[in-house]
Amino acid sequence: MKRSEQAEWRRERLLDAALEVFVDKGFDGATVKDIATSAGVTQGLLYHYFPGKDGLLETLLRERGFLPQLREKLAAAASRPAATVLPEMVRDYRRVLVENAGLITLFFSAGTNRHVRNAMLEFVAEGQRLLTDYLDARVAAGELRPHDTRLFAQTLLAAVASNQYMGADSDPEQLVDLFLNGAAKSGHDASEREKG
Amino acid sequence: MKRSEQAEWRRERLLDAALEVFVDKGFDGATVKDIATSAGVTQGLLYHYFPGKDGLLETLLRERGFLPQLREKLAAAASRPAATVLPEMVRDYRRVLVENAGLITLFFSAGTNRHVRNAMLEFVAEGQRLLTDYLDARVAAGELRPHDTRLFAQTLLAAVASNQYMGADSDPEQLVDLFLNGAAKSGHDASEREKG
Amino acid sequence: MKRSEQAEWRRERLLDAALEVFVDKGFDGATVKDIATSAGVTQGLLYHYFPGKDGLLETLLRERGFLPQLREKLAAAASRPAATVLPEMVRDYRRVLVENAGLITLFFSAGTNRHVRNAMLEFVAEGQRLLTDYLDARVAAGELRPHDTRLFAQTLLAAVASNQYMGADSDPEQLVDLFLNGAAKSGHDASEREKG
Amino acid sequence: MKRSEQAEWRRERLLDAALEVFVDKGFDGATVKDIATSAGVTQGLLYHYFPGKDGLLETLLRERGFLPQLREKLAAAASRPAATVLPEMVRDYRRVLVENAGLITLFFSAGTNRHVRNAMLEFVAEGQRLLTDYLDARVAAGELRPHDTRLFAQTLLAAVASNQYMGADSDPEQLVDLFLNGAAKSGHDASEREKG
DNA sequence: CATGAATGAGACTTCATTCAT
DNA sequence: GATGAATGAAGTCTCATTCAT
Repeated sequence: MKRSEQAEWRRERLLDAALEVFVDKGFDGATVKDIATSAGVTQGLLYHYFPGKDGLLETLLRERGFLPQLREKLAAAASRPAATVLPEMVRDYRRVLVENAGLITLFFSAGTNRHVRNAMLEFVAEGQRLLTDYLDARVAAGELRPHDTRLFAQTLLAAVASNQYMGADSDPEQLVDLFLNGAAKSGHDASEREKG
Repeated sequence: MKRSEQAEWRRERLLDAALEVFVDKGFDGATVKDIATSAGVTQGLLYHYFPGKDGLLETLLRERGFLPQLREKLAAAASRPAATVLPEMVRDYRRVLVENAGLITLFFSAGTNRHVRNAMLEFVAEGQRLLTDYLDARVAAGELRPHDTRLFAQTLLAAVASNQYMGADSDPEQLVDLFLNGAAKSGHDASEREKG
Repeated sequence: MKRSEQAEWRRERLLDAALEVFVDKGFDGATVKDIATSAGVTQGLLYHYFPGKDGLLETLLRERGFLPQLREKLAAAASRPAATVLPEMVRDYRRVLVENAGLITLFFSAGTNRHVRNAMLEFVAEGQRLLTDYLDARVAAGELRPHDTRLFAQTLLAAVASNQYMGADSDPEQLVDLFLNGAAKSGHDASEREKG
Repeated sequence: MKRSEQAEWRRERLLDAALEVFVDKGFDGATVKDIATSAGVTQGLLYHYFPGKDGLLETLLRERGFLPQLREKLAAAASRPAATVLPEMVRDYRRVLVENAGLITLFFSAGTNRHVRNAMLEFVAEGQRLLTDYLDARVAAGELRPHDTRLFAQTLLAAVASNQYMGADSDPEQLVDLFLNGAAKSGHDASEREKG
């Protein structure tokens, strides 16, 4: 019993170590030895748990994927106003990003890998889909004006990701304000703006 | 004369091939042999022109960098209105992205490499700086309301890049409209905006 | 009782599996895991029954050897005529070959192994010795003309083995006829032979 | 020039070494390191000349194959009598066997390998075909009585190979005599033989 | 008896780089 | 300039065997 517990523990340690090393050196730059050593096991044992380096990556994506987490976080109430919900969403999205910073980085470092690329696109698409649905609901509810909600969603999420990736720690409220109200000096009429 | 011309030509071919192969297989995945073969020369000759694989990458970044190109494109007249200038900027930025798609992709594949990372950050920062400066000027000119221009710039550029990366081909006008006027059905002059 | 029976059964299953896998993949190509899995047990258990991979091979040779079988089959009555006895012998030899096809094949796949090589040579030598003795007796009895009986024996057995290995299913009678009467159209009694 | 000569020489040395080591330890038992070391080169260089261990084996079979040699040797004049031609053939066949003893042994040691197996079967089939054709011609010429020439051919060649493999150094004349005239006490009638 | 986790040595292969020609 | 032979260090993966439970 204790034996199998240790086995499970080691498996998890191996996944931890793999993520860490992959992030640190990139997928190609990481060596199996690095990972095994970092997990405190012998190289051979790694192959007892995983089919190999590629398999390790796939397992990482499968078992440590954050799509469920993302889905849960973004499952917002469609009936609540955007001005309230959107900042929450941004915070949640960013939190998922932060909590899985390693995986995100891995996405870029292993961009050549088919599995990784697919997982990455799937993640992005899911985020966009959820957000677009919400925006459509808010347009229908009359809170938002009709607009390209897909573009809005993609842009907002890209903004969050970019912020996060660049290390900028901007305020969600401000970001959402920009998206909802724009930068133009409103209140006055359009003609004035054009004059600049 | 002809000799040195051929030499120059080969050097360029080698850089072309390197970029192509790096993009295709990622930096680590690419082999020197791949590059040399792809350029139609032997491995050994590559070392006459470049110090090695890493050197090839650095040279690529140095000689094929697109910062000057970006600077030129984005050097907009600060006195012209944002509604006119911004779509142009978006188009220009996107064009630089498209024209250097290979390098951009390379950025991600070689994200572990210090040189590459620096070049990438420099590129992004430059874009943001130029755009922020312009926005500040427009705020000063009274066209735009006071706001976090840095956030605006970063967000807009991230949106363009993300669009480009995702293969979405959205309309610059619409994008800029979103940024300037927001998605909210503002109470006062909502009707006016709706018309636009 | 039941316990030891199951143990015995497993041991035999292990030997079966070992032979099967050795034949299929060659001695070196076979893995202990292959064998254990094929026998439906775990790797570790295999080492309870056998000292290891080599030991498994030796045991196979020792316990599954077919020398006794061969001896019994070929123990022909020296007083009966060659024309009758030889086809029987050929049939018996071939039968032993067929019944132990796995081991025979193993001989070749593990030809580098000293134990295997010895067992193989012993087998061949035994066949030759028995047959040679019989032939000598028939020469002494006046049925056969004086000749190199060792050569005859070796050749006949090689023929049978070769036939078997090549998948040719030739008639023992014909084979023996060739060995006894030759292919030449002998001057004197050619007509008689033609009839046979 | 001298450089490329050395290259060619090394390639041949590598093939020599490969054959030697394969024969000595069997295909699976041989290591690339063994071969390279035995050829006096580094492991890496081996991969400059050959695609790998398997490729080395295939090349060995292709470039060191003895089918042409066999064909030439056995291309006997169909019009000459069997009593003269057959011993020559036996000698030639044996000579090919001796000259390629390494390859023959390799055939058995690598019996699991598809290429090897095919080459082996092709070799045997070729020998049989050539000999069978000759025998048919002699039957047509009236020298030999009608008989299963394929069986004769297969048996004779198997005998030679077996002799060679067992290290027996029998006299070709005697062997052929056995095949042509049989072991039975000829001259007398068949009935006597039956009595034994 | 039985399991399967764990080890460690070694196998095959790749590749950036150097260098004699 | 140009070639490609040559090297040596690593890297991924396999496997027979041991051992705690």
